[in-house]
Amino acid sequence: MTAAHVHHPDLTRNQSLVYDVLNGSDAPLSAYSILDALRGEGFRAPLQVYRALEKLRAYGLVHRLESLNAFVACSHPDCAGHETAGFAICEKCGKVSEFAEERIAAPIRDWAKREGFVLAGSMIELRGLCRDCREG
Amino acid sequence: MTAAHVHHPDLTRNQSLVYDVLNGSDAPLSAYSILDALRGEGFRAPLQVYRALEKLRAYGLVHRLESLNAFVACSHPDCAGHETAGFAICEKCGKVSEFAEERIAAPIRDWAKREGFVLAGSMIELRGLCRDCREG
DNA sequence: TCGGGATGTGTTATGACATAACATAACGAA
DNA sequence: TTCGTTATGTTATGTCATAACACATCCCGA
Ligand SMILES: [Zn+2]
Ligand SMILES: [Zn+2]
Ligand SMILES: [Zn+2]
Ligand SMILES: [Zn+2]
Repeated sequence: MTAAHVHHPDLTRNQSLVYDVLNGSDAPLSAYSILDALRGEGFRAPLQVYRALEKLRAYGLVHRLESLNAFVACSHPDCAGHETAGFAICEKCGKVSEFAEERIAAPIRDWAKREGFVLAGSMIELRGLCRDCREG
Repeated sequence: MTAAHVHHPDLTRNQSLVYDVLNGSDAPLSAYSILDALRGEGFRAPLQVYRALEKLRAYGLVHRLESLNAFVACSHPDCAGHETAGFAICEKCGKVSEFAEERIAAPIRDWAKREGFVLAGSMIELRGLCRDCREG
């Protein structure tokens, strides 16, 4: 970890290490993969990873992909804003594209309003082939 | 199991038992909960449940809720049609409402088309409070 | 400066979810 | 009948996540 690259005002050492691993990966990582990547830094137990992930998610720096049981760094400059992010997961190469489209979020909010459902959060995950892979 | 109540042309005994348990529940069930519910019918191992669930999902009779690691019976008469179903999960009472809104599905297809992403499936899960619970 | 709560950390053990691998049985078409 | 396909049973293992407890650190107010 280079001290010059600070990701968030209040990241602890463990949080920063976990974030760096995720940010340096071009595919989602499971908590145990992160653990293995950080054994050299002294990590020994899953909870060290899960606790850091919990904070990073609260800060909006990391997202969990429910359909993969895996985690990704947010691809937006300041993620805390976008409530209704979505993810397109390529089933061939494993890469994930994060999007935050008002055209998708708005009709979901509308549906919730019509149904009287108090929306607290949403999960949108698409499966398929990314542009690079569909041709190959 | 009453032989009079047939759910699908080709359901085997195990598949039918699993479906009945899910269909009779008003909240999602984990595979292990289903297993426990069917021990009286001779079920002894998780694979008996998972294999039935796999087929039922392929038939469109059952959905998996990724954010809960749980399963629900499809609430639509003939589910096989709706590609982009969504689920609203109440965090208080646990009930799930399934919806299939073209107004939500269409902008997702549009996004995929613009991005060159070949859409194979989508998962939409909303968290919050259902109408009944938000007042209580 | 001395608490004392809040937060972060380390460690062990356990719980919850899902599948691999192999053997056997049932079924239907050639 | 014979053979491929599908379903099933069983044991063991793999993967993901948290409970419970102890200790350290930090900050702030008495
Ligand atoms: Zn984000
Ligand atoms: Zn790809
Ligand atoms: Zn359905
Ligand atoms: Zn409710």
